[in-house]
Amino acid sequence: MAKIAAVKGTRDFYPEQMAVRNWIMEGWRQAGLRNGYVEYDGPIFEHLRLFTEKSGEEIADQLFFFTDRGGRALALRPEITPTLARMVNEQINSLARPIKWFSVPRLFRAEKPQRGRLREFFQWNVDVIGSEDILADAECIYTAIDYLRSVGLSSKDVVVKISSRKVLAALLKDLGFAEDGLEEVYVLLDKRPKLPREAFDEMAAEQIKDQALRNRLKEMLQRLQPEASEDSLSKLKVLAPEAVQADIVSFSDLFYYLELMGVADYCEFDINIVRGLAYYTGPVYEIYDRREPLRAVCGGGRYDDLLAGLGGQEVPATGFGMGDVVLELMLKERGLLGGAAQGLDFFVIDAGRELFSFSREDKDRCVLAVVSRLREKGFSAAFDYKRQPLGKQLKQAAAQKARWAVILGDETIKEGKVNVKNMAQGGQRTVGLEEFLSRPGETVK
RNA sequence: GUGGGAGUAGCUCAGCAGGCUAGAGCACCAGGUUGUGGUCCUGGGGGUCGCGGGUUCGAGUCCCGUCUCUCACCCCA
Repeated sequence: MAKIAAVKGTRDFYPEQMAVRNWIMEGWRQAGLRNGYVEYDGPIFEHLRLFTEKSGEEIADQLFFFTDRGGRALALRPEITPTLARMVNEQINSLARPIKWFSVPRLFRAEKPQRGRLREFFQWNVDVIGSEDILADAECIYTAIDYLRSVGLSSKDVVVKISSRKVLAALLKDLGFAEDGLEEVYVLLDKRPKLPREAFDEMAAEQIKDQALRNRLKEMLQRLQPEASEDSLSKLKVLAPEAVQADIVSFSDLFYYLELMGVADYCEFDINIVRGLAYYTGPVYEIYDRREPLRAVCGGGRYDDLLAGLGGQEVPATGFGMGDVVLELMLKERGLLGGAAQGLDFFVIDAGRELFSFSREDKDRCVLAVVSRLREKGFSAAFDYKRQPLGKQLKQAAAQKARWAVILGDETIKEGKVNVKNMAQGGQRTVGLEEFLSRPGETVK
């Protein structure tokens, strides 16, 4: 029988990778909780309809679906927002608002895997449902930054590029675009940053037949280019016609709130941010690695119509998703995965090679007794199964990444003392066994 | 889904123009130095050279297919 390989686009989490994954997800959870969100989760598969409803049938070939024995069309979840909407719709009248929920779902997409993009991954989802106040958008953005900052990514490493579907729609309509033609323009604008100028011009010419209209669009985009101005937001205010001003006031409040929260240096207005998804209705944003401007680690925005679209009441909502794959790449490149290291607190060694038992009178001074008492106190502790020289046992301790080696030797029996060795620095001190065991954490401080 | 590149031990790779039982370093395992490791010494296990087919007296080495990874498209909820 030949070996069977892991499925394309999936990952095996060996202990080392598992430690990284746990560390990332624990950071997400803590950031969610300290920003006042509570955790939820749903089933890992849903009715296929739940996903095709809002995104169209063609999305089916981007996800894994199957038919169960009852003939139901089901799909592995490619995102959790529809599940969230379904769950909230179910209990909307009994949930206190604002509903601030987060989740760390395992998601599946049948896309071609490439760097930073797999078929199975995790995504931190943070949403505020039931508030139309732009404060909710500000708090979501703050929460994302709060996490990134907590793992050592500064405003020099990442940038939150923010725009607004509402403002953009108003601007485009003012230029002369028809309401029902906006979707196509969004798609065009979404591709713009990735295309060379000529390619974009060509595509624009294809989609927007009216040359005058096309020129007005290009001129507007030119003037609002983030590179063209230090403060494109104030430029937007000056440039925007009367009809758009009301939307702009609310939009600039978003930046004001973010400034009050102390994260203004992470945030920029960027007219190029549109997001592919059709359901966004207000502010939209993406967080980018400043070193690799084509790589987004996080994306989100306001989606006020989605819950009603899935059969619920009209309830405003906003939120974002942050994937683990790109995030991990970014952290790894910057050497910021150090926090994920795992290891033992204590490795207990018997230098006398007795290991399992002293004489009956001394049995509470043997390795097994000491290890057990450390574990009872909540410390992680291990020992060598084999009777081998002290040097080998220390090697074991190092291999298991122990912070401290506790060495039991002749003094342990004679005088009730142990040697506690700092594995990182190499230093060692002798302390009373009972004193050590009564407060292991204090003793080694 | 479309195109380019890659695929030799767990990892990083070497393998000359096709020629004997396929190598190195690290890692792993065992033993040694009979009380101090991560930075000593000795030995060992482990590869149907991604997989399948073809050319050839003979293929890790050439050709075709396929799978996986990777880069660029498509898409990105």
